Amino acid sequence: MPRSRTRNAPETRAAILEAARQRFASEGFDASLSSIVADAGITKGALFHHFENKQALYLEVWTNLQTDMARDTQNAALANRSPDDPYQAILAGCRRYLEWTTRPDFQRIVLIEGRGVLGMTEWMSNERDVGREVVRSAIGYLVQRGLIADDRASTLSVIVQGALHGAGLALARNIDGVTVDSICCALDSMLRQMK
Amino acid sequence: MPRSRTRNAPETRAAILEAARQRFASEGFDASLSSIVADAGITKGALFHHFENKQALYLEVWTNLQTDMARDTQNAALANRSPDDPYQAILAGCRRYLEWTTRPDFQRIVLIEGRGVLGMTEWMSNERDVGREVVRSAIGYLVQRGLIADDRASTLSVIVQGALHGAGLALARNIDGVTVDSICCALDSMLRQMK
DNA sequence: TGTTTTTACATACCACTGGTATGTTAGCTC
DNA sequence: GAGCTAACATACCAGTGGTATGTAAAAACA
Repeated sequence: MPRSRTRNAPETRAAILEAARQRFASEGFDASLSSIVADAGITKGALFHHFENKQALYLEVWTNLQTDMARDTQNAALANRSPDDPYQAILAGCRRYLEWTTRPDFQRIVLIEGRGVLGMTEWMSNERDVGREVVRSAIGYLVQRGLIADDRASTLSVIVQGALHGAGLALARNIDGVTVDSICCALDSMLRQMK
Repeated sequence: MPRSRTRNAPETRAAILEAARQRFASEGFDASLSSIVADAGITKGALFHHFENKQALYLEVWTNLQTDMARDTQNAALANRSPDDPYQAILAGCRRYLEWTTRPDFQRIVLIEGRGVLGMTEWMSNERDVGREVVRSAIGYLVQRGLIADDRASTLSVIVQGALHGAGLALARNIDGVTVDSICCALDSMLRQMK
């Protein structure tokens, strides 16, 4: 009985986003809008009033997860700054990121499906890749300290981001011999060697 | 006029796969089966006779691309073996892989969408990740030479694969400062430092 | 305060999709 | 040449994302 809900746009929006996140996490993008609006206790009219289409809804769920992860990761890094070891903060951020990769919703929506759902054009044109920005700023921090050459920052960023991504997926898959510690250990020596 | 085509199962199958690869490459998984069967000059009856469902068709297209890439990459590595530098073969393979990432069909089907389309369960349970096997065997080659510790091989493999993946995507996106040479240069020092 | 406009939904409906059930015919077997 | 099966074609269906329209409440305005 959707009409029993008092009219409250932000609340409705939040309910839709929450229901969508759960459905997308468990069933992927194939989750039907009917099931989402049912979970949220509203109708398709409300959904299409707040979101242009299914992809726009997915985009917002995806963006929220990315943003939350980025903020949390950056906080972890900032909280672990050490005056005599600039790498320590970054490694703390990496570890925190790996914790995020254990979340089922983050796994499926961000690591697995997001890229494909978002579509080529949007994904390639827009700079929505929050994860890359975080890594890039971390590398920038090392450049600032004179530990990495400025003109190599971009290349090293995409490599580090890719490595973290792959490591997260491997953790999700429980691949033999791959643990949070073994990854952090490898990243440690990898980062310290970069110039 | 589909009936004009002489009955030939393997040929029909190949025609479907080819049409599917092109459609999936340009429109993604959303490409309709109607358009695919039209391109292939047959009907949906034939398609569902040869493939269980749309995902199975996509899986085969995806697998073929992965297999072709793996074979080509490994050949490039084997052709560049050097008795006094074991890294040279691997780096040649990396460079060849990066060439594959410039192919639009490989980009979209393997790098962007494949993971999401294939679905969590199939992707996590099955060892269909051909790319990882290739990287793993390359790392195994270094282990054999005593250049990398055996118990670190798995972790380093997923990191290297992730790095290559991220690098390929960055190339596809034309990110400033990222070139094939800059990546190979970074991978060179990265691999040589691994122990 | 009364009127108008806009916001925030609900309802009814549609084109199209993947998938299925059911033909139909060519080729092989014996 | 009868029977069987592989290799398709055809007709159809439930469900989907999306749209057009209706409607009531709140906000803006007079």
